[in-house]
Parts: sequence; structure tokens; C-alpha cells
Amino acid sequence: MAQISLKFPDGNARDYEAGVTPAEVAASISTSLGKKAISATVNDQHWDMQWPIPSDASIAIHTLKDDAQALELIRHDCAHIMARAVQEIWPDVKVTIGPVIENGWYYDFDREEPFTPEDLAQVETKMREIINKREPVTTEIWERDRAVKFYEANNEPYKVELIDSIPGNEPLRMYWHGHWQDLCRGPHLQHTGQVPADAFKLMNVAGAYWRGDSNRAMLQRIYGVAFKNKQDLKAHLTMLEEAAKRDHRKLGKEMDLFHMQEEAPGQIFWHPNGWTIYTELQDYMRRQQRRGGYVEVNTPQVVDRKLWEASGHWEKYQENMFIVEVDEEHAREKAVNALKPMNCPCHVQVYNQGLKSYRDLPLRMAEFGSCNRYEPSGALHGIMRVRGFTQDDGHIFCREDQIESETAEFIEFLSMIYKDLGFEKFSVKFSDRPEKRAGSDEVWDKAEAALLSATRAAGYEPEMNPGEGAFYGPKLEFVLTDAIGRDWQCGTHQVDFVLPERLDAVYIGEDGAKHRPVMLHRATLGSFERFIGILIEEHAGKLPFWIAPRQVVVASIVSDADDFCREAVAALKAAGVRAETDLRNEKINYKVREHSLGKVPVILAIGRKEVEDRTVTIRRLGEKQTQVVALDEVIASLNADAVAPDLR
RNA sequence: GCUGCUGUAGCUCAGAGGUAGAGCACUCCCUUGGUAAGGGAGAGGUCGAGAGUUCAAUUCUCUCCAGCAGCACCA
Repeated sequence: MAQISLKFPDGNARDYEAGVTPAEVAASISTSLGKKAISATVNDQHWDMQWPIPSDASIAIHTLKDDAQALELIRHDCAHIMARAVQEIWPDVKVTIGPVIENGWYYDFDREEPFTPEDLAQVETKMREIINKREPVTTEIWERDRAVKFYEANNEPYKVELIDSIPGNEPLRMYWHGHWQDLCRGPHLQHTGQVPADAFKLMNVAGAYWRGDSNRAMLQRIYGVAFKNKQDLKAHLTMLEEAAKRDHRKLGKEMDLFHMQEEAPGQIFWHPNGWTIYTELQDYMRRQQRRGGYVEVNTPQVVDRKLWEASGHWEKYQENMFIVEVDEEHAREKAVNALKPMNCPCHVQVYNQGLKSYRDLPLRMAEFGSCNRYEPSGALHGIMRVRGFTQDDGHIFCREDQIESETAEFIEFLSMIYKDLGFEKFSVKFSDRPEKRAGSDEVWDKAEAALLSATRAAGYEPEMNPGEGAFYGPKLEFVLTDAIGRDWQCGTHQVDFVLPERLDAVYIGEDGAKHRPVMLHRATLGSFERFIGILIEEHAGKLPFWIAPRQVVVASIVSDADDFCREAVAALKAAGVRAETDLRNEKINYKVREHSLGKVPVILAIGRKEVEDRTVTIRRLGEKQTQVVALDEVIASLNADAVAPDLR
């Protein structure tokens, strides 16, 4: 047998026979390490304890102390153990796939009856039994035919299909957790007992399409979370409870921001408080866009289908548009219109009025564009995904050689605004050509290359999102995360060579000839609705003072203070602060509690002492201590706080 | 749209085959109280909509609507 040299993290190397497994290596170091070990990293690859090492390599043996590997394996083994538990309880259930995800795993099953919460409890119990048996995990590589026959014999059609989709040159690896077997890349733990029996929980069941394809079978997906120990699990569950309190739908009610009702699903009734946030944000954006060199326009809500046919939206999105049919009394035909689902074709109409010169480019056109889209019912989510919304939309008409600088400038514009609004971090995703698309491959090559290089030049290395682009061009997405970790696309920046062509936008170049401008579609916030939802959750309702809808409540402690309270509010209002009195016949404790729950940033209390001294007792949201300050002083400082970040 | 769950007072929720209950909020009265709920009284509901089963349905069944979780979708 050939000898190979394994190099350890401490720099030492030892010789072993070729084909030695990490399990043997660990055992050669110490018996206890052999038992504690969960996996290895061999030449930067996560390696099962059973896999032979063919040649010289670097090796690191992992135990449960190594978080990344431990969590990966615990969650992956949980997926297998759960699938085994399910099949032990209900042998007819067919298994499919079960990957590791953030904080846990899921596994998709095909079963006639729905899994109930009681079923999940039963599965959890069975999983603990399997873990406590400490059964060995073993693995083998199988021939394709053997695997297919095996799964056909076991009536596991999904597994057969999976094997068919694995490239022929890839080995098929089988894993056993005790007697139960699954097709799996691995690696896995050494035995089921290495999974902490008290640190996992099955969370919920939901439908999921086989292979993510809505034309195929709907399976049942069971989600679980798993950690290294009970404390971590508990911390995670507590975090989820806390996150639920920040849900914008809950805070929207508590802060009296907006409501939604059956008669207008997916549309928002903004209350005075919520609308204050909205208009403050819009005023802020309008100022920023002016500074950013945009001209603001406004375009129609109801537009004839002809324009949507010309733009290509009718063909692709007809089912998702609100159609408005109008019977003109003397018209031969019904006029068919659509509520505008987006602003781009309308902006091209504005652009097309009058002849444009290359000197006019780049032309940055912005609109707070109200759009309606008939989103699938299941897609609606609070104010984050709605059927009626307003984009802070904009289209930059430019030459090809301006794409890069315009993109870079927009990314800078967006970063500054996100920072102003409290989002230091956001992720950038790059989506390239989808299957259904307009435009030739050459045009797509050009657009993708231009956008990508501009993004990199601006200092961002985007996460790749293959095939997720818009039908007319590649897309840059700026993604923010809500309270419970769901990602939402907010900002976007897209290169489009297609729409100017379809809607015949031109400019006269230096050469006196007609040229096609490139259109950059961009939105910073995305939509006010979604962004406000994210903003509420990010701040847990405790919005920055300048954008908080109710900034100050002046509360009387005794009714003798009422006049001074009114005077204070009048002075605050005059200083540009949103202030109101609370003169109700209630104790100060009661008022403080109520306005704290309503997330009012500042409560000023006035009793007899304050009236005498012309002071107020100030209490800021989230703080217990109070401070007595002269009224004039408070007004000056709150006046400063009320200024939007761009005006400071 | 799909799978599953949910829908009872303004809000949060309990309840049961014989047409409903709590707390908070609301109105009135008492209380003027110093930083997260002072006390009392009162008013408030076609139990999401429609159909079916039943002597009787808000409760059981079906259809629809809306919401929630996830999937699919997201110009």
C-alpha cells in the first residue's frame, strides 16, 4: 500500500496508508478524539469520517466544538432522522429531498393525509428514540442501476427521478442511519447519538412543489430547527418571539398607521399616523431626487392596452393586470385599458415628446408612480407585497457609454439614502437573462456585461441570481431583510435595450443621425409601501424622530397645567414639531404607558412645578429616567431633532 | 394560484348543536393623581358570506371571500 502524508492544522504531518479514513486518523491520535469527532476538512472539503483519503492532503478533524461543521451536520442528520421517523410511523409516505437551511432543515414528503401538529409531536418523539439508539451512520457508493432498481422496488419514484437527473459521471452515494437509507451527498455524523436530542424542534408544515415547479405534485414540507444545545434552541425560539413583536402588521395596528380590509385586498387604507410617515419619506425622496439631477413627471393611471401590447407587458403580464373596460356609447368597440402596472412605457411617452439630442442625455426622469398589479392571492403580505403601491420610480435615458457611470452614480445615491434611513447594510444581487425574454442574445450579452462591470466598478460584488432578470434586461437588486429574516427586494437598477426599441425612443447624435438610447430602470426605495414595512420592522416601531408620526405628547399631570400644556404644544408646532396635548383626566402613569405603547418618541409631562418654573419633564421612549428642562430649551432641541437627515 | 391552518365586540381572545362571554379600548360618574394600567356604572356582536343537514346551526357539511405559514409568482 502506498503511503500518504497528512498535514494537520498545527503544521505537523504524519504518514498513513492511502485510503485511510478520518475516523482511523482520529482514532490514531486518541481514543477520545475518535469518539468525539464528527467530520473532517480534507483539502478544504467537508469530509465524512468514513470517506477514504486517496492521497497527500491537509486534514482537520472536527468535533461538536466547531460550530460551522457541527451545525451543518446536526441539521443534515436531523433531516435524515426525521425522514426515517416519518417512514417508521407511516411506511407509505414517499420521501424526496431534505436540505439544510438557515437555522435548520426541511424535508419534503408525499403523503395523502396532511401532517397535523399532533403528527409532528409524534415525529419528534420518534426522532428522539432514533437519536437515543446511537445507531451508526454508514455510507456506500452504488452503481446507478442498482440504485434505480432499489428505489423502484421500494416504491420511491421521486428518488428514481432524482437519480435520473444526476449527471452520469457522478458517483451515487447512499447513507444509512441505522436500518434507514437515503440517497445523499453527505457528509454525515458518525452515529445518530451525535445529534443533541434536546436541541431541535419541528416548526411547521407547508406545501411545496416537487422540484419547485408549480405544474408538478404538491408535497408536504416539514420545517425543523436544530442547534448544538438546548440553550441555543431556546435563544432562537425567544428571538422568533421577539421578532414577531416587530411585525409591521402588528405595529401598524398598535401605532394606528394603516389598515386593510376585504373590499380592497392588497391595498392600504393609510391612517393619519401612517400617512405622515409616507409623506415625510416622500418629501425626503423628492429633495434627494432633485439633488440627484432628476426631473419629476406624472403619468396616467388608466392606459389603453395598445401601449401595453407595444411594450410587451400585455403578452407577458395580462393575467396580473387590472383590466378596465369602458363602453363608449358610440364606439364600435369596447375600449380595453389597464391600470398601469408600471411606469416605464409612460415615461418613454414623455421622452418621445419632442426630439432629443445627445446633449439631453443622460435624462433622468422620476415619478412617484402609483401602480396596480393583480398579484396572486397567496403572494400578498401585509404592506410588503400589495396590489396597489407607489414606486419611487425613475428611468435614465442615456447612451451606452454612460451606463457604467450612471449605474455607479445610482448605487452611490441609493447607499446614501439607505444610510440616512438607518440601513447601513444591504445585499446586492445580480439577475441575468430569464428563459422568457425579449431581445437578442447579443443585446443581452451587452447589457449584462455593462451592468456587471459598473456594479463592480462601484465596489460591490453582487450575489448571482441566474435566470431571474426582467424580461427586457438584467437586474440589480438591493435587498433588505424583515424582522424574521425574510428578504425583500427594495431598490433595483436594470439595463434595458429592448423597450426603447419597441417604443421607438431615439435621440440625435453628434453625427446628426438617429440613435437608440439605453433605458435604465431604477427605484431606490422600491415602493413606499414595502419600504415603510421594512422601516417599521427594522426600528421595531421606534422610528427616528424626524419621521415618527407622533413626535411629542405633552401630558398634564394636574388640570391646573392644561393651559401651559396647550402653550407648549403651540410653541412646538410653531417650531415644526408634531406635538399634541393629552389633557385627559388620567394619571400620568396611564398616559406614559399608553404613549409608550404607541411608540411616541418624546413625552413631556407638566405638573404644578413645571408651570411655576416654565419647565417640562421630558421622557424619551425606551428610557426610564426623566429630566426637567426649560421649555425653550426643549423646543430648540426637538426642533433640531425634527429636521430630516438631508437637511441637517 | 397551490397545500395546510384560521375567521366570535374596535383590539386580544375564550366558548358551545338550543341564537354568546372576558380583559383592554369606548361613553358617563367619582377621583387632580409625579412617569408603563386609580375606582364604579353603561353601551357595544346577523359569531366572515351563501347554501345544505337538523325540530333547532354561530357550532356539523359544502361553496365562496379574506387573513396566516410555506411553495410558485414578483414587469
